[in-house]
Amino acid sequence: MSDSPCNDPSRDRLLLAAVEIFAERGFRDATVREICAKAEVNAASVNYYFGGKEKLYAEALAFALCQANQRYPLGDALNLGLPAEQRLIAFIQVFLHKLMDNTALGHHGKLIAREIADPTSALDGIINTAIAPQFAMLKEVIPSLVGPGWSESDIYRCILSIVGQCLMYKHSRSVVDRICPNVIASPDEINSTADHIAKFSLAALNHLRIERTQT
Amino acid sequence: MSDSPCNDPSRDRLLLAAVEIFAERGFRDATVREICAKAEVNAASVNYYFGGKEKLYAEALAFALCQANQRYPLGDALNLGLPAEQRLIAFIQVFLHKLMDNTALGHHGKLIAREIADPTSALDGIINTAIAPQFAMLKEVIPSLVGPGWSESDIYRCILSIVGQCLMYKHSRSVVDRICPNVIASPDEINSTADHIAKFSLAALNHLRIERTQT
Amino acid sequence: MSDSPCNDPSRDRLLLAAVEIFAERGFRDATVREICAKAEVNAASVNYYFGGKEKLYAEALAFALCQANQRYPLGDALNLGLPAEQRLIAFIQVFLHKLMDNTALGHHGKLIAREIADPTSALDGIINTAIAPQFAMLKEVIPSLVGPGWSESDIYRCILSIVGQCLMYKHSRSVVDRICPNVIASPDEINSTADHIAKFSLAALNHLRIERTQT
Amino acid sequence: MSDSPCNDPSRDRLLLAAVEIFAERGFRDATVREICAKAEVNAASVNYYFGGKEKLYAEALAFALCQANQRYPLGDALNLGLPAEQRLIAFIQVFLHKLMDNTALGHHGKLIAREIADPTSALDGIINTAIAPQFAMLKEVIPSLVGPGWSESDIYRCILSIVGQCLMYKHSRSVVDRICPNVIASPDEINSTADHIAKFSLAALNHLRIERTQT
DNA sequence: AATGAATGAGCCTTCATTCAT
DNA sequence: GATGAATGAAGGCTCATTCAT
Repeated sequence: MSDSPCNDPSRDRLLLAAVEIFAERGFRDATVREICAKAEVNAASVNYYFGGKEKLYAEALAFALCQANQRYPLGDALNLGLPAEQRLIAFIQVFLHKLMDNTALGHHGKLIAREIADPTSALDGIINTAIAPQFAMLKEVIPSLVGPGWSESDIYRCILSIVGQCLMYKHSRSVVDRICPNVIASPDEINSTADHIAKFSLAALNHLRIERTQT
Repeated sequence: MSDSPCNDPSRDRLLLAAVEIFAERGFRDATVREICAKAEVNAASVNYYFGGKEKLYAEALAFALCQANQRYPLGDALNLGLPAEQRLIAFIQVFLHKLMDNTALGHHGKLIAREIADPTSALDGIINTAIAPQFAMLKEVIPSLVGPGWSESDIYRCILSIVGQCLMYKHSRSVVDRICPNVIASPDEINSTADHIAKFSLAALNHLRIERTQT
Repeated sequence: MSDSPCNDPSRDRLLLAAVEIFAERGFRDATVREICAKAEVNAASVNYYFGGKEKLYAEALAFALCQANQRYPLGDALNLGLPAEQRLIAFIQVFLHKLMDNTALGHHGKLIAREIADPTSALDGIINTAIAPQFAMLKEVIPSLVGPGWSESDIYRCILSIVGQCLMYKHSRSVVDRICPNVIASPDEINSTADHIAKFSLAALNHLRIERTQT
Repeated sequence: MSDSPCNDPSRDRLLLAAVEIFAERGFRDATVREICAKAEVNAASVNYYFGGKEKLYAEALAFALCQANQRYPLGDALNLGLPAEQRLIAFIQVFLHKLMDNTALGHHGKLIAREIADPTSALDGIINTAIAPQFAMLKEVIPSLVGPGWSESDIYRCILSIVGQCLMYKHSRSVVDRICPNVIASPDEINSTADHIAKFSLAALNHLRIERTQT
């Protein structure tokens, strides 16, 4: 629950190592010994500091989430003063860059992706803390872009269409890298891809709005 | 690599059991003993028939893919005689239903999703056999919808936008079920979702085409 | 539950080693590894054959009990044709010799004594199988020695007085050996002690009968 | 070896906690941390004050013994002015009540019973301090009840017969509670049982004396 | 050809103990 | 003097794999 490092050097090194190893290998394949070795602490430390492998995993997940959100704040996407279109563009930019982060912090994304693909009991916490707020924001933004007359399910499908386009580059990165390695590898490509997703999505939303209005 | 069952009853039962258990638990969490128990064969059979757990996994993956493609042929999507729009709609319908299959064959999708999210050396085979052809088909269809003047990367991004929307409901199913459980659960909802993705994507492609033409 | 050895050599060696080590060190202090080493089998064998340390303990206990009862059958003590006095003498003889057995089978007594002093869930089984029958036999014999007019509790107290005298030499052996080492060490002394207990007990029972009759 | 509390509050709380926990769980199953937690002191205190778990155990044992003897002084049993019969009755009463004590002080008995059943190097100290004196007293009392002409071993066997009857209710309490729960549970039953043991033993001793005299 | 028995490497965890403060 | 942090040894158990049959 202590989201900030620097309290206890050993505990923090352990947390950082755990994020990395869990991201790399998954919960089961990661061994407590390897994490401790990377953190340069005793093999019993995981139990000492966290009370077990599972507890460490939960804390590592929460920690990763917190770090990622601090590093990539939603910023303009949350700014009620801005037009919906601009807010959506801002969200896509930030979200995609967060997903594509390859620095040490980038392990966070992998860790969360794993948890989504193969949920444990820790998932509910993550959803409440980190995912639901983003959906709420989009639920606020989308209706003014797609116009009135849509059911809640329709709105959700639009949100999922947008988020799904972004997650494609994270969850299916392995496929993307093999089929078309030149769309997401460099920072420039990430920007271009974000632009694409934004344009693609806004076009679709606009079209849906106009179509519905005309009917 | 023998994709068809019926060679050896024990071997085939093992393969079927492996698909199911690997899909349910993942590679590491699945135990050889559990697979053998489900297949009602000796615990040493995995090594005897396949030479180890990892080899069994690779074969199970290939087998699952083959089965899935037989059960959900691309059909109209491959029909060169049809208009591109109709072919895209057909692809989205089939693809989404394949992803959402909950029958015994549905394990296949989960298994493949796991492999994509957490690739092993078996991934390359899968991509060549099952994924690349679908991308090739879309690469054939998309240009006539989005019009001329786009780079290859742009086309790929469009493809990824479409595929990503579909995969969202598979790879992030855990999140979807928690945030908006009423968009994908029933067969009717799957159809509605497929319609949404098709409409959303066609709208976007159209818009992009028009925009580019006008410029 | 297989009370007879010779089914499976490894399993039986394990059982014998377990009886010995558990008797020597107690459940907690005994280590699976040590038992396996003594049995000259792999360290994983305990789990393979018995499913865990606790299960092995339960089986070892049952096995020890069975062995002990086979080696020291109650014999004349159960012979309804003999006079009560003779049956009681026979019981005390057999019971004390069983308790004092120092051969390999002697570990059994120590194991059971441990279980009585520090019961686990296995105790109930032991009581039903091995202890209750002996109490039942004594409950059959005592009344004809102590005469009529006693409550059930009185009879039980007589039984406990007799059994307690015998168990003293087992459960408190450590004290006996230090205070008066020359009453129980040799086979002759065991016989003399059995004679003493029999004489002491019969004297008491007789006295109680006469006293009650005269009142 | 400091038998009296009140030297150091922490040390004493530790000793009291140790008696309780060791009595409950046995030496091996008791953990230093649990004892320290109950005593509300630091986990390192055991080593600081006593130099290790084993040393603490030895001190706790000695302490328990001292407390038990203070709580249950032999009283009349030691009174040389009283007739032997009365002294024996007094001993049995006090001894049985000490054994059956269920208050906080009752932990002492359990602890000592454990030590007798499963001796450590601390046993010799206990015997010299607490057990030998009681045997000495009985060795003083018995001969005048059983008359002359008996060997030392015979006298010891009589002592062991008496003490064994009492210890039965402590060492084999688990069995007694299951076979005949209504002979020792309530205070009244304890008195009745003490009366029984006294009557039983005196009857036996008397009988032996008369028999020997007549021969 | 196919299996049941057996193995050994490795994992998570517990716990008494130590050491710097 | 007394403690909180940290450790290393050891324990029970799981599991993929091997081997003799």
